[in-house]
Amino acid sequence: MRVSQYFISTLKEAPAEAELASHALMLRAGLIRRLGSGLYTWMPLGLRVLRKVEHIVREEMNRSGAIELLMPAVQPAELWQESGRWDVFGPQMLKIRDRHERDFCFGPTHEEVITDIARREIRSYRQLPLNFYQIQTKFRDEIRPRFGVMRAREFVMKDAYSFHLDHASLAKTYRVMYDTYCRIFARLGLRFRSVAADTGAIGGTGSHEFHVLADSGEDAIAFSPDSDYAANVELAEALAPGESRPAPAQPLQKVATPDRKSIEDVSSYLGVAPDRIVKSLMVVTDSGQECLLLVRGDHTLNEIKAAKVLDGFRFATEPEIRTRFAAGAGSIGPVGADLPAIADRAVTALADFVCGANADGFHLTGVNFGRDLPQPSQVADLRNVVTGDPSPDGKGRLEICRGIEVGHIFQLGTKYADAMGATVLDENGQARAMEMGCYGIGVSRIVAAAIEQNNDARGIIFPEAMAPFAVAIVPIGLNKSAHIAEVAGRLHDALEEGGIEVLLDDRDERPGVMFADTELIGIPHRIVVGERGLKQGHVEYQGRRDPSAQPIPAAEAVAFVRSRTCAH
RNA sequence: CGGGGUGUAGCGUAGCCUGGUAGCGCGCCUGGUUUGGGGCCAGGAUGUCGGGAGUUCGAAUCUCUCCACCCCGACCA
Repeated sequence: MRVSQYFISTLKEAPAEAELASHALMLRAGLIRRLGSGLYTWMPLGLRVLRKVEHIVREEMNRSGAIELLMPAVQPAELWQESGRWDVFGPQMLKIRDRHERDFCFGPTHEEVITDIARREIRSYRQLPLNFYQIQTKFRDEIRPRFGVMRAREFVMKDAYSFHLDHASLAKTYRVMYDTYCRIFARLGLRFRSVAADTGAIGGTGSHEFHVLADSGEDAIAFSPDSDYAANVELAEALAPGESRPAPAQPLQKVATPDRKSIEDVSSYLGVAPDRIVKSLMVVTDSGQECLLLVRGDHTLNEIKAAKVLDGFRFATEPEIRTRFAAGAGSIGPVGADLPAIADRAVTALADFVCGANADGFHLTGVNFGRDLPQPSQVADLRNVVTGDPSPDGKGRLEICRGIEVGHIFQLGTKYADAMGATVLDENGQARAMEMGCYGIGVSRIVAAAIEQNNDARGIIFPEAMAPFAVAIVPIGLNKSAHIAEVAGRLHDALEEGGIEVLLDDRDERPGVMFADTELIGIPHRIVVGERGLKQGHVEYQGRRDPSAQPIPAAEAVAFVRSRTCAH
């Protein structure tokens, strides 16, 4: 491909809307352009990258035995009403109406459609197991789209759905999908980690997420360097402390802490470490019960865990807190409180701790369970794990890193098959609901995640497997020298004939412009053709991560590039 | 949806407080020059100052209102 025959539009400065490195670089490199909130055009160069990702996903899915199909993006409301999700899915689903006033949605996911296919088409257990997949545009009306295609409303997803007679078969396919995902992300050249996950709204039993590791990732992942334990922090269990509670050593005292409400303020004012302070959070459960949650000052509440313990909750409002305690949120505590308290495991190991005194501007010190207040009515795992916590599998201590979720696999069980009557006849001629699994990959998000993980001051550094072009040829003084034009042209043709994707920058721009563009776009290999090297019969090669260029004989350039690109 | 912020040429921005000719850099067009890291010279085009209403002799600037977008929280591939 010659630049003069193609279309690239790079930007020297990033649009102000871009916050994340990958977002800014995708805009600057001309991979995407924004149409509206969470809506992006994939420009020619970006589309090449997207197709590369799709290609690898498709190859590996096919290799795993999954079968590709394509379902409609627009789905009738009836199916969603049947599964019970028309109302449950909520405003995230874009609902639309046709000319006959019939309700539809733009599919945010396809469990309903595929289950409908399955119940119509699959009759015998002898047809199972089956795993169908598609690569398709989805729409989710995110509350807050951000970071370009990282969290867009319209995005490209690979979604697969497997059907089984029994759970053992599901578990087997689940394992195959797990391995397939590992292969996909490895082939894409990404540093990633699989983690045990919360099953969330989709429901079901087993679930793993696949995260591309990046400091800017929206998810926190807890892992043990001494084992293969890894889990989303949402899920990672905080074990009960091993040591038993020391005996009380201090008297209970009420001390003035004027205007000190946050843990930090109280800690520095009293000279007491945050891990000796108990944070009291008043909540109201979905059933209307008021309740106090106790968490150590250096810990944070895990709302997902709390929601499970309480069967749904919200934080109490300031007026509700005042009604209960005659004190504000920063000054409340469990001593003398007449509502049930649920303590985090770590709190129960504390003696002589500090907490709010239920009077504005006052805290209690030297507080002890059993002496100053009753033992907590309930003890539970309420907090997020922190670095240094013991690993739940008993091997080593946890570390925490950040990741971008690019894949998620679930064992759904018979949830949808039950709701929608998707059954097959088993060997006894009995109708049985099919077990289902579902397996998603955020194809467009992978492009952003890869860039987030691979960039430098000059721009994108695409992994070989998803680069829009493998090689850039930069001729210097193209219109001044017929020799250079000829060598560059020959090299371009030879590479192209050899099946190597090459971009020849024939714009006759100044060298700096061409260097800057090829680096911004992230093309992994570059060959410079200039008089300087040609005098010795050389061209120059530089990998995108190489600190400098190296001369290679012009005659060997094709073989050299081939050895560099095919190795990957 | 709640909280915060921004809207001026394709991109980045100054001007707004204190009302009076809309400015700069990059990009774009023309000509010249230059050719190993976004060069230089000369000339040029591009603005409903987010929309509407109001105050005023006069509004990018002040007021009201609507819209869009961005950032922080609950959602997720």
